[in-house]
Amino acid sequence: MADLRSYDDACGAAHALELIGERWALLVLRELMLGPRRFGELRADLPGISANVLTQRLAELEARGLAARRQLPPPASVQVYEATPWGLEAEAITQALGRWAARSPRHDPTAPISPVSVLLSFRAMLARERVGDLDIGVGFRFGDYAYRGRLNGDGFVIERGEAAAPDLSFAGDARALAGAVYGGVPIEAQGDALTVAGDPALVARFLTLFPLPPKVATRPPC
Amino acid sequence: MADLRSYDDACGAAHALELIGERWALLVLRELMLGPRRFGELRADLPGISANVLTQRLAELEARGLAARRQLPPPASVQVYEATPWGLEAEAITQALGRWAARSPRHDPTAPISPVSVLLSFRAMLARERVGDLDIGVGFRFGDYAYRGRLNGDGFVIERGEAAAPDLSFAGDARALAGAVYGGVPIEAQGDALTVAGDPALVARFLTLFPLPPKVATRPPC
DNA sequence: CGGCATCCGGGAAGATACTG
DNA sequence: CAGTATCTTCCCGGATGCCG
Repeated sequence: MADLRSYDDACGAAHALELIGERWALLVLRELMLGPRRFGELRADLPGISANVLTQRLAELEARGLAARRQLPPPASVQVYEATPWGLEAEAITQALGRWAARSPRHDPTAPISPVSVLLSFRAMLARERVGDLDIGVGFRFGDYAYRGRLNGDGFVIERGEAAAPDLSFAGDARALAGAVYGGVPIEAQGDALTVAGDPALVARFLTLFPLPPKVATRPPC
Repeated sequence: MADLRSYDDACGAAHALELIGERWALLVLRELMLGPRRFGELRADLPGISANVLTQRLAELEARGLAARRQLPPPASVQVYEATPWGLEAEAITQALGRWAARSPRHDPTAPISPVSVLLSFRAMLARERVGDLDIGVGFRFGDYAYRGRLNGDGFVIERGEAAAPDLSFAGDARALAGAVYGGVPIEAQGDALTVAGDPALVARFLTLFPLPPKVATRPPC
């Protein structure tokens, strides 16, 4: 195992692709970026991956030192997968990919999206110059998943867990949140897919902090 | 064509992988980052790619708006492939990949490396804080390829062509240059694989501008 | 030779069913 | 729930051949 189908190229990018270039590999790692996950959770948040491919990718990530399998202590006693510190550093890669792809004319922002993806996208797209001296706690709830974030001029730190007394909080499904932040869909139009708590002016401000870059010209006139 | 095997995921990283996630795709694009190239040149600098795969990748890059095929004007009249402006923006991705992979314990820096890879690696690994108020012109020659670079606190701009009156110039093969910069191999030890012209103190300074990050711990004690 | 189509073998990915 | 087994499909990679 850990075949490492080689490019025989000393270029760092080539080696990175040997490590995480297989189909699904980077998306699996992405799902581990905000804390340990179970096999079934990963499968549910990676629509279209099959169980055997997920098994294989997890084994490869583990063999390469990017993820680890861990047994939660009793009484939970379930097995979870978590990213190693080096695996977490790959967030710089998903950010570069995401920022670049945001300019694609063929990007479909209405497709399904996982909670982790939305939250990571906030970190990737945050326009620090728009934050000013804002410094707020934000809570997120997607079904059984709760996350809390601290947003200020240093960035947007997000971790698993309930927010204590957030200035702002979102609950609902990840797709609706993405629609509100990136698609300009008014929150009132989302019905019960997305509910928000907090000062309305702060909500409106929050929604402006993650601007998308302009799309590339679709095609030069032939 | 342009199948775009979909991940059905609105995450930008997933869409990026749909565009450039196929095997070899990003490495082909990398080879176009410093100017147009011919089919045979690409094939020579991507050891291990087969002609039909290269043909297919180029067609996909073109269909997706990342590269274009162009006929050079007479008397050359040869066909070249060049990256589009959006394709060039993918350099941020190769940089993120390269910087991340540089920490890999399994990275083999002695493998073959293309001229473009080495030069791009300088842009990726340049430690700006070490540049100070240095502002120099650097010439590179690898066989038939000549590049000139301008290195200062703003970065390292590199383009195709002969350097007019460089403060520093390197000639030889890309692998030897990588060994000198990243492997600490003394230039005198490289024989005729690498020749350098310029103030020796400046050469020594240049070689310190591209530090590699520390490797990750190989394996936690079990 | 440069560029591209075609054929084929091997292997990875995808779908489904099955097991502890 | 967490995988494993099996089967099919598709992509990758090598070889050959055509055509400018």
